Amino acid sequence: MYSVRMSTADRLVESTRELLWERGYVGTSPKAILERADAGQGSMYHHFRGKQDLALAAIRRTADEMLATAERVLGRPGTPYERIEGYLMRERDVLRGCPVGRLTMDPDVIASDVLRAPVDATLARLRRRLAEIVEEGKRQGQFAADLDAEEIAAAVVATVQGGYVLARASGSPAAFDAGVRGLLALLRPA
Amino acid sequence: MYSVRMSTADRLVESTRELLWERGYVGTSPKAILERADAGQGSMYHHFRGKQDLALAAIRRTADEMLATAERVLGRPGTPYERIEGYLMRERDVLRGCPVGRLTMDPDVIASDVLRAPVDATLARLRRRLAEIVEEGKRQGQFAADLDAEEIAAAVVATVQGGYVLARASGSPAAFDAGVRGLLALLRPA
DNA sequence: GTCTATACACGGATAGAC
DNA sequence: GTCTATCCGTGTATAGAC
Repeated sequence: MYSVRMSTADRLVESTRELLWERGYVGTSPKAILERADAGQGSMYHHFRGKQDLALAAIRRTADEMLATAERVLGRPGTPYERIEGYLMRERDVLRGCPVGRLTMDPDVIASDVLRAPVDATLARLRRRLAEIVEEGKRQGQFAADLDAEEIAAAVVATVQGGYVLARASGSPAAFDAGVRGLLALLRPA
Repeated sequence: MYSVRMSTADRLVESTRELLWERGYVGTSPKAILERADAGQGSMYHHFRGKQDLALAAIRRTADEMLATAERVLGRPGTPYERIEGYLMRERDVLRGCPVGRLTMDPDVIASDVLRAPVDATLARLRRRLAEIVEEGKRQGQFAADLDAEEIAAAVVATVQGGYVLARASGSPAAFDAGVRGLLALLRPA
């Protein structure tokens, strides 16, 4: 299922990451994780204290990866508008949704400060990074000086997260693309 | 728990609506529904064919209510911008999220055409209604003529749905408000 | 480190009495 | 229409052998 060279602990984390993405925390059982990782009960409780502990490791890895992916686009050369456009239009597996954002709809994640923390930190950093770029655009005169950078950044991230909702509701990525194009049309410098 | 005059079937639907909102479909068990409705197993399987059938009734009722609530704001007098602003700024229980949108993150809802249908229809109608209003704004010259009304409508709905994600991640409604204000700043007529 | 065995409550549904 | 009894599989975890 995974590379032969991958340790049991890594296979456990990887299958947990996949299942959290597909089914969320409440929808994911240790049993399903073990089957996918091709591991036994004993391995899981040896390497991790239980479902929550394993989920935490999985969420952290996913969160790190998401920020790295965003930075690869946002850190490219180009005008601020172009970099935000690049972020919004980058290829995504839209119907799968955001592996981090989807966790906010999970009651057990939201109820646990420990599980919620990496989710919060990730979205906060993403917003901060986008706000920096908006600030840069304001200084360069590409964006109107009276825009609030943090607010624009929040709108950008919200459009992406909400775009997933619309796409999954309709079973098609088209709605995601529509929302993104709508926001970009409003943001586009004259 | 509910009005004494409410029938058992109605109490079942109401408690299912609450639980779907709080915990989603996979996170909601018949047992929890029955406890909250103060009903027995027999009542539930007498009035409904099972969990999915009951959930469908609950989702339909929630969907209808959501469209009615939106229309109460969108149908008010005022300029198109003011009506959209009214929709975005209306009072919401932000941290609870959208009772319809949250279902798109539920694997069993998305996997079932029957359960997904009312979710899809509701968000599609909301978008359509907003697009009408944007069209009106374009005709009146309040919005730029080159904006695509459907795209702007998608961006508006996505900002709301994504705003819930940001708010729930951070445990505070502030992020929702920020996203909404950001979008309104971009949309505001000169 | 990994396995098997065991535990016990819960999930979702059916059967039949009242 | 509602209640209780019963069913079987699953969810999450522990115990102890190897």
